[in-house]
Amino acid sequence: MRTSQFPLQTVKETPADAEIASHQLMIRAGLIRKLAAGLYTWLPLGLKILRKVEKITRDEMNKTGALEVLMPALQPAELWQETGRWQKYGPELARLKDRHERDFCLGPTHEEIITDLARHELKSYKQLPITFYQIQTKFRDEIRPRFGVMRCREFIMKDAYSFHLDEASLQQTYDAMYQAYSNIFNHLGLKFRAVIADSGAIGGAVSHEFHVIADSGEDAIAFSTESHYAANVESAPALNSIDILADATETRSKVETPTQKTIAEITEFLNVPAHKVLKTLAVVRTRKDDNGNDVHEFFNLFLRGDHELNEIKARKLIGDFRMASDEEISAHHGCSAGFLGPRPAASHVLFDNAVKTLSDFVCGANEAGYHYRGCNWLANDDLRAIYQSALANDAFQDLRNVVAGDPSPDGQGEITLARGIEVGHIFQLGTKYSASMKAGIINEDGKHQIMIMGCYGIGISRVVAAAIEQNHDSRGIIWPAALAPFQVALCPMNLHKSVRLQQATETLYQQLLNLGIDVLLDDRKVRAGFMFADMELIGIPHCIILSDRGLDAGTFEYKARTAKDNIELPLTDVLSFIQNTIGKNV
RNA sequence: CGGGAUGUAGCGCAGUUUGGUAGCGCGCCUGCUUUGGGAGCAGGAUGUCGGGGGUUCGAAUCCCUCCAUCCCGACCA
Repeated sequence: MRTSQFPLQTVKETPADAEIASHQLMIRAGLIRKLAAGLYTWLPLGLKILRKVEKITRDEMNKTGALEVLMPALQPAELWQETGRWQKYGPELARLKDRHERDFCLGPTHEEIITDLARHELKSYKQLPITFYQIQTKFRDEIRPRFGVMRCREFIMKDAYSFHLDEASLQQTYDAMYQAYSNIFNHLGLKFRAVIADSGAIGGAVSHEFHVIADSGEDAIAFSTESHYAANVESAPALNSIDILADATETRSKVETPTQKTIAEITEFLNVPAHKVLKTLAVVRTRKDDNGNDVHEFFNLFLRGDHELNEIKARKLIGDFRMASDEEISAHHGCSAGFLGPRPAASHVLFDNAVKTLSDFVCGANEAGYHYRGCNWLANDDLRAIYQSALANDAFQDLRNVVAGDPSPDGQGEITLARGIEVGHIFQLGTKYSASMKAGIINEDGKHQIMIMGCYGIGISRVVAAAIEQNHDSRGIIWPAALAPFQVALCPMNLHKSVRLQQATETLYQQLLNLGIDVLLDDRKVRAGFMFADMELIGIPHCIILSDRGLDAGTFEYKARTAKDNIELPLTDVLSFIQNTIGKNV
């Protein structure tokens, strides 16, 4: 392709409404243009990349034996009413009426449609298991579309749905999809993690999210340095590396802390590390009594000063709660929030497991302006009572977010934290949709049986943005080989001035094409710097520079997108060099 | 939906406080010079100042109203 026939719609200035790197670069490199909030047109260059993601995805899906279908984006309300999601989905579901005033929606996902298809087309257990997939446009009327195609209202998704007779078959397909997804992201050349989406505390639903690792990711992920273990920070169980209670080396003393209320202030004022401070959080649970009146119950949650409360974990233990207000704390505890500490005979208390092994610690004195330091659970009668009561009442629980350095929950390695962008999700649905829509088959015993389902999604357009988020620098995008819109940029210097250079360029261009290499010849009459800047912005992995000077010397120049400097090589080696270089990177 | 902000040329912005002929940079077009990291000079084109209503001799500027966009939060994943 020539730039004279494939215009690069690059812009130098960063659009004002683009906040993150991928959004800015997709606009600047001329991949997309905004039509309205959360709606984007894919320009030729961007579409080329999108199609590559689609192709790799499609190839891997086909390899699993999944069958491609194409379902309507416009869907009748009746099916959504059958599963109850017409009511449940909320305003994110883009609803509309046709000319006959019948209700429709623009599909944000296709469980209802595929289940409807399956109940009509699948009759016998002999047809199972079977997996259908499609690559298609989805609609979600996001409250706040942002970050370009990362979170927009119309986007391309690959969604697959599998149907089974039993759990074992579902698990088999689920595992195959897990592998296919891993293959896809490996082929795309992206660093990713399969993250356990639900720890299974509720039981039942098994689910993994696939995250592309990027600092700007919306989700915090905890993963093991040694194994494949990865989980959302919120759902990762926190294990503690210290498992024995160290002997006391200090004796308890009451110290004045007139204005020091936060952990940061205490650690600085008393010169103790945060992991030697006991943090007390006062929360309120509100319940209705028999007469329907609100009853407020106060709980104290104790964590190590350097740990954060995980509200999801705490809610699983005590139900819904909120942080107590300053007034409530003063009224109920007799001192303000910054000076709370453990007290004897208190009920409604929970301790994080890490607190069990705290020694020589600092805690609030339950008295304004005072803390204790040198506390040890077994060295003082009151603390020992609290401790033993907590042990007896099972009050030591996992209440905190995991932190880097914690032992990995699977026993292998340590926890490392990273941020990720969710680009895929695989899920064992069970009979949620097939039951409500009565999608069944006749089994081997001649009996009617509801099918078991799985569903598997990849945000195709989001993958493009995520790839850029993960791979860019100050000059532009750095495409992994598999995603690059062109493999090689051919940049002749002052092409219009030299017939000899024109001939050499044309020859090389044809030779590269003949080798099946997707090459972009920059035949624009622009200055060198302009050309280089464009090629770097759009992120072409390999750049060949031809010049009269080089022809005289019998050389060409090569620059990898990732390299800092050009290298000069004999012109006679150009084809073999490119073949070898590209071969290595594919 | 709550809080905050913005809307002026294709893009990025000034001008609005204090009403008085519509501006700058980039981009675009023409010509000359230049030509290895987003060139220089000269010339040129481009605007319902988001829409509607009002105040005024006169509105980008003041008032009312609607719309759109963005940020933070809540929501969703």
